[in-house]
Amino acid sequence: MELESLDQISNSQTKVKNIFSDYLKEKSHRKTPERFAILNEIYDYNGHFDIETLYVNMKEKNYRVSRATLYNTMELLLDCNLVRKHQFGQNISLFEKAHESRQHDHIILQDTNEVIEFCDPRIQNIKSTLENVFDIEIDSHSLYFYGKRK
Amino acid sequence: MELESLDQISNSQTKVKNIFSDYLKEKSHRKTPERFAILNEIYDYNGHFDIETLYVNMKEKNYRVSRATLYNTMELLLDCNLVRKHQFGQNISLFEKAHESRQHDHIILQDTNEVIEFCDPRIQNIKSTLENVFDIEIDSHSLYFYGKRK
DNA sequence: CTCAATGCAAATCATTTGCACACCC
DNA sequence: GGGTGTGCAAATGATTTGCATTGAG
Repeated sequence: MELESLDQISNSQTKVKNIFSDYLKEKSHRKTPERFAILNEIYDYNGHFDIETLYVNMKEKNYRVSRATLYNTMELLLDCNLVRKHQFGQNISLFEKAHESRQHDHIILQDTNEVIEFCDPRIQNIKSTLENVFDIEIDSHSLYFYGKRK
Repeated sequence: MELESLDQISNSQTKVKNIFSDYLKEKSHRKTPERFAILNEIYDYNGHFDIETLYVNMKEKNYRVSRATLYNTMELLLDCNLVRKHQFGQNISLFEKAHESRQHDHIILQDTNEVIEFCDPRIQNIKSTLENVFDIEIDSHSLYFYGKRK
């Protein structure tokens, strides 16, 4: 905790914690220990995860939260953009931490279920065009390509 | 059935029916009346629909098919590209007929739930780039923009 | 005739909900 | 203290599954 080498990590975790804290205050939601424990667990985890994985991981660390609380808290974290949610197929909701990670989209290789992340600036161009053509304001998108290795 | 003015419609329906018929033969699946009744109902319908709507619509026309059969048949129609499936949120699967309709993507206006369809060739460009960069073959994509009227 | 397809009802499974209790503000 | 947040268990609702029956090939 007090080591120099951990500074970056702790700083990042602290920053994220503050964002959540500010968000909760602004929305007049309570700052419960469960909510921050969940945030920590998510930011310690790399890659995509589902609710069940999060539930099991926390239980193994002897921090018990109910699934109901997990679902509730994910809503809050999505709302303040600390987490992104992906719909990989019918009943597969996966999440990932979102703070300061580059905006990216996904390619799903269906034979292996491998997921590739990519960034393409042309998507922003399409977005701008649509906003002008239809006179609307776009605040998010979801883009998936499905394919396979050659 | 025999009227000149219906030629276009009947031709289109016939063509679609043949595609499905050929597909079923190739895959050694049986040509049941239920399957063609479902295909007809879908191609008579304009816009997006869910399984329940399809079920109710057919029941009202006194053609009873079980939900199980609807789900099974949708799989076949998806497989032979006569139908497209959209995942508008967690538990909202919507379908639409696909034959000879232009490939398009969707903008969802979240205040009104209005859906705008659009085509943008740049998506094909992105697709090509990804295929080259990652040495993969992409066979489909799903793209949604979420926003609101200004 | 035979086996795939159908209908029905029960099973599944992620997510939501109702309610009693706990604890943040 | 009061009311939001939590945990638990039951409810929900779309989809799937098991099984007896039907009918396409």
